[in-house]
Amino acid sequence: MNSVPLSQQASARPPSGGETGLPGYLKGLNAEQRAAVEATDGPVLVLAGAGTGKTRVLTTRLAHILATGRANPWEILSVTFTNKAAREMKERVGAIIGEAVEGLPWLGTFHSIAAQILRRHAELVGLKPSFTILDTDDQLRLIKQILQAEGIDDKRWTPRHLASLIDGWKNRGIRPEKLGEEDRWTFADGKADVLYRLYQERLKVLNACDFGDLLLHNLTIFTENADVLALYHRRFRYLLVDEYQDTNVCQYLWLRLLARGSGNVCCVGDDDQSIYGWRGAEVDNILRFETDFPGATVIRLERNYRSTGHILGAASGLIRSNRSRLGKTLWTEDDPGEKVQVRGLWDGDAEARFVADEIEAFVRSGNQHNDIAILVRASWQMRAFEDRFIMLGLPYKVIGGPRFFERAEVRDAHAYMRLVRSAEDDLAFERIVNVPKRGIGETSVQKIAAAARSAGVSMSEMAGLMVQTDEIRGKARTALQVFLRDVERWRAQADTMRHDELAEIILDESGYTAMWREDKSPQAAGRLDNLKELIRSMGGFDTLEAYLEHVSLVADLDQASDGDEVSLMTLHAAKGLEFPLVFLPGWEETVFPSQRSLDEGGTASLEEERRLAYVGITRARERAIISFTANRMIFGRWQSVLPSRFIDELPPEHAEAKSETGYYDAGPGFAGVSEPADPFRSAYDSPGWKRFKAAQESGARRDPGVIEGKAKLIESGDNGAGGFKRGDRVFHLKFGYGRILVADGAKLTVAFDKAGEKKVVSSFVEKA
DNA sequence: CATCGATAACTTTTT
DNA sequence: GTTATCGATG
Repeated sequence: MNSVPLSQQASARPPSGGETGLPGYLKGLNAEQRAAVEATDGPVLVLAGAGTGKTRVLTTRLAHILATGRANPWEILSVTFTNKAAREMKERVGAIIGEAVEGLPWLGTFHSIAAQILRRHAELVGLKPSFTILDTDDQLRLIKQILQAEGIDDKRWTPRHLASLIDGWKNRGIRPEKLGEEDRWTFADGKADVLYRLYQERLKVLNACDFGDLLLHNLTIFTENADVLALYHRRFRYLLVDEYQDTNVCQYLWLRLLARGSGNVCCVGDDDQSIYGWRGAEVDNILRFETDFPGATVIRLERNYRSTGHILGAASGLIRSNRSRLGKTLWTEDDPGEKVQVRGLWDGDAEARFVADEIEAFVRSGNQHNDIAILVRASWQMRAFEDRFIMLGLPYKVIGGPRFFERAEVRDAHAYMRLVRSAEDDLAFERIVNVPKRGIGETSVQKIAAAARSAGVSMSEMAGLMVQTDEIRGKARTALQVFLRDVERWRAQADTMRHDELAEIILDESGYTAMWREDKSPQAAGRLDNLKELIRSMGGFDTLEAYLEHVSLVADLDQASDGDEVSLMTLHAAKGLEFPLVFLPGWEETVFPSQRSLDEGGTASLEEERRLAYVGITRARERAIISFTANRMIFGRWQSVLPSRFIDELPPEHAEAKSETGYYDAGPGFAGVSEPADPFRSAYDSPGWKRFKAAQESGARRDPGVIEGKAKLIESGDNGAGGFKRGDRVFHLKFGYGRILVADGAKLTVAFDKAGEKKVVSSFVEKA
C-alpha cells in the first residue's frame, strides 16, 4: 500500500561487521540490535527510536528464533498494526530465511489475527463462523436505525457520536453490561447502556460484528473458555508485537492473556512516536511495560542510521518538552548536515509557491521527485499544494487519502455481492434496492424494514412476501419484483460461475454500470475505472468470501508506486517512511497543534501533537524545511494565525530561520534572535500592513479584474501549442469538464463547469 | 418518488 | 470552501 520504493524505506545501515562464525543474519547488527535479537526468552521491551533499525531487528529476531529451532513457523504470533508492516515483515523474513513464508500463518495485523481466531470459535459469542465484518458506514446506518427506533433525536445525538463512544468502550474492553454508571449519561440522557446493548443485539441478529468486536469477542472467548485459551497457550511459543505504543487497552489485555502461556513476549515500540491516542491507543501500555511484565529486559536502540545530526538535534530538542516519556537520546555518527530550516510566509498560497520553488530547485540540482515528501497535519492542507503542482505540472502523488474500498461505488458493488451471497444481509439490501434508481423509495423501504423486523425475518424475505400483497403498489411493486427476481437469478449462477465473472454480470444486469456511464459528473469516469479495478482485484482471490474478508480487513489496495513523484501525505501516514527532503508546512497554532488538541484533552493531547511533530522531523534524512504562514483560510474564512509553539521549542543550534523577503525574520523568541520590540508581530497585527500585503501578494489571484485583463491580452495572441486552443472543450481528472479561455503554450487557463477558473498544464487535460 | 435548491455543519488523524 | 441533509416543487 502506498509504498515508496524499498530503497527509501526505513533501513538500517549498520557498520559492516567483522565477526566470523556467526550466522549471516546477525552480521552487521550493532551491539544493542544484536542483544534485542538474541534475548529470545521472557518478556522483552525494545525501545526503538526513529531510524534505529527497528524493522530489521524485528525480522532478524523472527529469523533467529526459526533458524535456531526454538519454534516452528506456526508457533510464533507476530502482530502489527498495518497490513503494510505485516507484508514488509513477511517479505524481509522470507529474504533472510530464504524460503516462502506462507508458513507464518500467525503473522498479521491485530484485526486480521483476531478475525481468524474469532471465525474458529464464533459460536462461543453467539455468531456463526460466516459472520460479516461491518465497516464504519454500515455501523453508522445501523446506529441511526436504532436511534430512530428508540425515538431519539438523531440531530441532537448523532449516530456518529454514539459510534465513537461505542468504539471507545470497545477499545477499552468494556462490554454493555460492564458499562459504568457515569458512562451511561454520556449519551441521550442516560440511555447509552441501553443503546449499546441494542446495537450489540442487532449485530448478533445480523450475524455481524464491527471492528472493535473482533478483539473484544476474542477477549470474551478467552476469559470465559479456559480450554480455548489453553489451546492458544500451547500453540504460541513466541509473541512479537510491533508498534507497541499504539496498542489500546483491549489489545493489551488480549496480549497479556496470550502471553501468559509461554511468557515469551517481545514488544517493540517507541513512546515518542505514539500518535494514535485519539483512537484509543494508550501510551501508558508501553510506559508501564516493566511493571506489567516483571523481570522484563529493556533494550534501547538509540543509534540512528537515518538522519543528519542537526535533524536529530532539532527533533530531540523538541520532544524534550514532553513530560510523559521513557526518555531516549538518539545519536548518529553521520555529519551534522544542514540545520533545519524555518520559513515564514504570508499565506497558504505563498507557502505552496515556496515549497514548489524549493522542489524545483532541488530537482534541478540532480535529485528525484521521489526523494521529497510534504507532510501535513490534516488532509485539507493538501489542496493548496495540489493546486499549485497541477498548475506547474509538477508530478505528485497523494499517499493515504480517500480509500479505495470505502468509495461509494465500491461499497455498492460489495453490497450487491453480499446480498447475492446471503439473503439475510439487510444492510446490503437496504443499500442497493434503489441503486440505481428503480422507483423504490424511502417509504417502501421503511415499510419493508418495519414488517421484516416485527416478523423476525430478513428484508429480502419480507419483500418477497409483500410484492404478492397490496402492501406495495404500482411502480415500486413491479420494480421490486424485477429486482428480487434478478437477485434470485444471480444467486443461482453463483454456484457455477467464477465470482469475478459473476460480479461483472451483476453490475451490468443491475444497471449499476450503466448508471455511472450515463452520469456526466467529473468523477464518473473514475468510478467506472474503480469498478473495473474491483473486478480485477477479485480475480486474485479463490472465493468471494476470501475476497470480502480481505476488503474488510485491509484498508487499501496496493498503489502502483512507479513514477517519479513528490509524496504528499499526512503526518500519520508518514510514520515508518523516510525521505532525503521533507517539507513540514502549516506549523501554526490552531493548525498544528490542532485546534481540537488545544480545546480538549489537556496536556496529553498536546504532547501527542508534539510527538507528531517529532515523527515529522525524523522522517527527513538530509533536509527538513518547516514553514508557517501569517494568514490561513480556515472554513473558508481568512484568519491571521501565529507560528506554532513547536517552532519556539526547536533548539536554535539545530534550526535556523531563513528569510528572503525581509518582512519576516524570526518568530517570537525563535532561534535566540531576541527582538525585544517584536517588530514582526506588531507589523503583522497592523491592519495597514495587512491591506498592503494583501494587495501586493495576492492581487492577481483575488482580484478578478486583473485576471481578466491579462487573459484578454493573451487571448488575442490566440492559440498555443499542444493542439489546444481557446474555446476547446477539455476534460480534467480532478476538475472535470471545462472550456479553454487562454492557451499559452502548454499553460492553459480553463473555465471548468464545476471547479471554476483554473490554470493547468495541457498534459493534465484531454480533449472532451 | 425524484429533483433541485437552500442551509447548516463541518474537517484531524484510521485498523 | 465543501459536502450532507432537508424541504419544497414537479
